[in-house]
Amino acid sequence: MPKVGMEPVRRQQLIDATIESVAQKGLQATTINSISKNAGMSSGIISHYFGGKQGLIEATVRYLLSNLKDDLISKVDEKTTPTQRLMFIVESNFALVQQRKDTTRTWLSFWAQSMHDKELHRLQNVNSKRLQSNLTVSFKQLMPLAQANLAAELTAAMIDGLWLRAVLSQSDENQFKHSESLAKNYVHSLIKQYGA
Amino acid sequence: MPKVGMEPVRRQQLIDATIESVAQKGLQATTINSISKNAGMSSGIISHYFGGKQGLIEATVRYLLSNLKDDLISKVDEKTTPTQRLMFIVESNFALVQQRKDTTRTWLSFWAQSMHDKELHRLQNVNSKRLQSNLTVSFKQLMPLAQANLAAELTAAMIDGLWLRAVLSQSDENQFKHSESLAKNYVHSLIKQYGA
DNA sequence: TTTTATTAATTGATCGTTCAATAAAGATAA
DNA sequence: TTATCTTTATTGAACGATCAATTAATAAAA
Repeated sequence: MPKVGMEPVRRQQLIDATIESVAQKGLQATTINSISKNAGMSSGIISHYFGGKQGLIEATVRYLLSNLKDDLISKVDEKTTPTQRLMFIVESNFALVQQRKDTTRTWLSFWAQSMHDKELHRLQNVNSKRLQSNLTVSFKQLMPLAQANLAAELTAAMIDGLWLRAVLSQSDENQFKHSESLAKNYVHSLIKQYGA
Repeated sequence: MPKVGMEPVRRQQLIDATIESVAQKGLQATTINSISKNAGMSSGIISHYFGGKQGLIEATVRYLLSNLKDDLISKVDEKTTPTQRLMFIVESNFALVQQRKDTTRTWLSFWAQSMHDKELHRLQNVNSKRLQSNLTVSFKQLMPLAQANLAAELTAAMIDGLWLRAVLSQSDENQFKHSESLAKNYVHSLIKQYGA
């Protein structure tokens, strides 16, 4: 069986299996066995590649975060207007839903856990700050600084709130699309309200 | 030790101890032992009064929900204006924080778990629907029906989003007060925007 | 004494981790 | 080419810890 250079392949397979298991059964019921079974491998391999369950959990969160980051980068170029960029930010935060339905539940599980896990809380903070910072950069090109900061704070809350309510009510894809559109309308109304 | 009529006392003590344990260590690490230790009792008493751990968890959520419900009822009377009532709704959803600091973390833990637990999901749905329904009733007195429904949906999302971000960033009481004030301002702006 | 309230010890299941064993692939040398 | 050695990849059983739940025993009130 053993081919050379399996490490990156196996690591990704185990991360995918972790997302799957947490989405299906929750973080609480996700065990080394449930993950390795989803991945079609033995339980021992998790410690071999990630040092333990905790290492795999954290690697999974980092993978989700970098996915979110790359998604926005791929959408923006030098010709993007500030308003367009704001719409892309909204889209990115709702996008992971469409490509992988099970990802959304996984996010919320990790967030809840982040209150009691130092490294997860650090990662969550990076993500939260980045959303607000991304929003502020674009709003600043459309309105004075004080208003831009406020608009970014409110937009971040609106995105997270709409997203949270959609996840918790176990919505289908149409509901997520509806929430995304509400968030975009809200950004437009903020620009109209404060825009110079 | 055994006095008669201890049941309601013990039940409440165990619910309080559950909130404390979940806030401190998370739902994942909360065990029959950690709860009974917090309550200063033995572990067997949980099965005696709640049938098991699951029963205690669900009773705790029901307690938090009814607390939230009663808080709003106590604030409103027949002389309350629609706008005042909207402010009270916002206050209620941020109020639990002040009286008991550890309650907020507990909420989020239960919400995350509700995705994988039928009864918890049912309870979460009741709460979510009630917030939106409470908001709609008051908005309807201030604007046309279609706008009132939209305003209620947006306000619910804004409240939850501001609350979630405050909880996750492990904010102090001042930050919660700041979020509460942002939510109130948002309600006022919706009334100004759509108000007849 | 009988009933109610509670404890403390125990049970069996399950958890994450560790580790010796193994299988296959490449490397080396004959 | 063939045989041997080394490395990499992987397994699954065993271990100790910990969990929720149960049970028998105990203490106090009625």
